[in-house]
Amino acid sequence: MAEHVRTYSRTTREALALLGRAIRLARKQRKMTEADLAARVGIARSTLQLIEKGQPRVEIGLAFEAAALLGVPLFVDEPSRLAPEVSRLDDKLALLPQSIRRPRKETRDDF
Amino acid sequence: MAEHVRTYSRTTREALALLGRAIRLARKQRKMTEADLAARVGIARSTLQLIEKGQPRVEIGLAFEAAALLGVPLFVDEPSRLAPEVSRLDDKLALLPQSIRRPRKETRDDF
DNA sequence: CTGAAATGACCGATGTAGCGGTCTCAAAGA
DNA sequence: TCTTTGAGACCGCTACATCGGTCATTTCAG
Repeated sequence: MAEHVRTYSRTTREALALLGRAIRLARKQRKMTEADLAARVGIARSTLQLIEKGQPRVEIGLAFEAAALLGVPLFVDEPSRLAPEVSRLDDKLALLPQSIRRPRKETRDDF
Repeated sequence: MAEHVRTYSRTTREALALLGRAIRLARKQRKMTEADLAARVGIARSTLQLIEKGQPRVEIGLAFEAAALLGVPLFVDEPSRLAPEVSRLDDKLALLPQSIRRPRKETRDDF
């Protein structure tokens, strides 16, 4: 019952690699060892190694936490811009129907 | 031995919220239901719900995969810019020492 | 209006990620 | 040089995330 041979798109793999590299770079620029950073984030050193390697199966919260602690930008240049951006998306979401209706499932196969 | 009451920084929480909202918005703009997108990504609907809610403990690979499938930008405007950016960081990393040496652990507490 | 469908919430089983440990190797500092 | 220590790799245990259901509620299309 293994069957966890999940595949990831190229974009996902590269985005993960980028995040991992950014974390490693920021860590070294701040002269922190793996053990240092791991302790700061509150995770095991082995887990940090997986994050820096860009492994897909780490918890997103742990990876983001490491990035945030080092000042690696997450989606926006400045953390202070995150909240407004969330609000902006909420506004756009409010304009859309809350539940999406498939227009007609047999739009094409009803002949 | 539970004690997994992990805390996350404000930045992490907001970044997760932003990613989740962006995914939900993109999904609705493309008129896809939760079940649709989950099937496409190859995950359970319940997992997608956690991702859209911005839960910290989901696998980063699954969240990125959903975003990538919808065209939600991950760190760069265009997916094609990911690889060059990774290379750029690799170059910068090559200039730094491979192992970071704490200069002197008691830089501050040696008096 | 009305009912089919989408969403939100919840749950038990099970595969697995994180932990923390060890060992080896490399490299940086004295 | 030599030796300390950061980093890479691996491993077993355990808590927990994912899965895939169910049920209730909301909501849009006809």
